[in-house]
Amino acid sequence: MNKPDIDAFHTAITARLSCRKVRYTLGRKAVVESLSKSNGPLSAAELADLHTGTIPLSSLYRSLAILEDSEIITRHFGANGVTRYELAEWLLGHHHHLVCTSCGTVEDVSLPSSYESQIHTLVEEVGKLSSFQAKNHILDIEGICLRCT
Amino acid sequence: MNKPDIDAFHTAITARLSCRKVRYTLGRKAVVESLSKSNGPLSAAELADLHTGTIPLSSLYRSLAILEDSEIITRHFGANGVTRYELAEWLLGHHHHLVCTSCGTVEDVSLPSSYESQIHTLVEEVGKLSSFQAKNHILDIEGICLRCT
DNA sequence: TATAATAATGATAATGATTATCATTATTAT
DNA sequence: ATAATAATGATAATCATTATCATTATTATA
Repeated sequence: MNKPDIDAFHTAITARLSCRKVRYTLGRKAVVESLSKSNGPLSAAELADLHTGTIPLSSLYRSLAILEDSEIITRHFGANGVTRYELAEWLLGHHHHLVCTSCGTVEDVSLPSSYESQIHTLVEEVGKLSSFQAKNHILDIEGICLRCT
Repeated sequence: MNKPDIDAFHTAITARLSCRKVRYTLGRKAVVESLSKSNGPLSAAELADLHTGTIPLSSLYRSLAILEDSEIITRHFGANGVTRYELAEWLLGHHHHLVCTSCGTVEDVSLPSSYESQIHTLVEEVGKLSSFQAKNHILDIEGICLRCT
């Protein structure tokens, strides 16, 4: 995954939130920064750890709910049953996840666009075959990450 | 998805469980039957509904835990945050899920093997590129099901 | 600049899904 | 038969998440 431009994120997010009378407070900025620095989605517990003493849990959860409402972040319900949060695709780009079944960490991967278009057409076809209006796909790859090998 | 042979399941499951000194009781059989009749994974709540009065929640959850331990069923953490249970791949075969974002139901789909092998090689390649030992992949397709159109 | 209106905070309580406990009952093995 | 083992079901405990609400901060208006 290519490194994101946090300032650009802040600008875009500020714009989006101000339309909705939602304030981009320090706590919310802190959440966004943690998510943009991370190379994978983070759980509420992990975010809380990153901000111990500064963001109480209740505020953290509320910030997450509001940022999700405003479509700044999305929730990802991981292969291991942990709910994790990540920046929305319009900020981070479409990507998939490498889920380590040993340590439980989740890392983002962008597929080469040839692969991505393969998946896309495949998903379309499956939708047709099953008379299902496919809108989106979620591909998680489970395995063992480098550190756990 | 092709219809499964419940009797064959029972035989295979009986064998597997007896090795482990785990009994294949009526309650557990009932869970397996519901799962094999369903054309998609079911949540604990849905299973409880299917057996109201006959299986108390505590027993249901324990049965699910034990069947998972014995690798008869697996949990699927769906795109909508609901935990659902399904027969393990060695019984049901490898498949994917159509998740309706409108009504929340989840339906199984087996991909044509050409598609499946495309995904397989693609996943292998991505693993190599990211120095990640890919073991399994989970492809969920989100969209609108036939009944919700 | 005051002041009213609106939104955010943080402590705490409530919820809901799941897990643990434990006495009772059923099943298997000696 | 009887001892050993496992399953049941009612109940309580846990854990993540959500709701409540009084307080505080921010924005908008006079």
